[in-house]
Amino acid sequence: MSTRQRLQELYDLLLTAYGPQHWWPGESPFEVMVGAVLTQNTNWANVEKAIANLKQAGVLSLAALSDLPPERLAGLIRPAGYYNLKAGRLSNLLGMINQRWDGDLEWFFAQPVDEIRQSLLAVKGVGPETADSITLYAAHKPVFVIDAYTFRILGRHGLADQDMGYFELQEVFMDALPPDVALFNEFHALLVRLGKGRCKKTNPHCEGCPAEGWLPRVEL
DNA sequence: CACCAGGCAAGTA
DNA sequence: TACTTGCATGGT
Repeated sequence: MSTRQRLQELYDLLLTAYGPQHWWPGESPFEVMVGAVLTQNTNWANVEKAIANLKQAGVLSLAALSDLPPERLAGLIRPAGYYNLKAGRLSNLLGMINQRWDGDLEWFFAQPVDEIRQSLLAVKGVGPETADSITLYAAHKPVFVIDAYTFRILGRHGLADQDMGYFELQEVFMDALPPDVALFNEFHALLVRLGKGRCKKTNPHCEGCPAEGWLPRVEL
């Protein structure tokens, strides 16, 4: 069976089992972009608290956030953890958009997909996953987002090697699937949903799952 | 109590 | 190049 067919089956199984995940939660592209930085190695529930703080303070806009003193920003995003680090990373990101795109997020997101990704990747504190998350979920361009769950799940299902890097695994998806924003959106969200799950006896897709605490295995 | 969560960059050998 | 470590809060 081809990789394309196996990925398609995995996607269909996950969609049937879990249903649409409605990613990314966020009321605007800007909010999604900020959330992408705040959620680095951090539970989403904590990110929501930080975003609520920013909304409460009335600073959840590119201009307002750019003008915020670093200590103030750090204080507001404190619940998201690594707050000093992330305040700097947000500042770097907003600085790039202000300098290169005159603070015009719509203009930036209207650029070709590779321009967006490369501009984001050049920002210190924005790595491959954050850059691609912003490109897909905020700019709505077709790039497949890879994360730790994706490595583990595809490795477990024999679709990825141990020594595969981010961009190699990304190629597996993008060579096999049509560049469809809605598909990439849903697929990544479903992989995260699967990855969050732990083996329960009641999980109908959990076959060959040796014990509690193991990642569920979807049989293809 | 330990462990994890939608990473990334800098330091070390 | 290939590991290791710092960053930090809040839920289970």
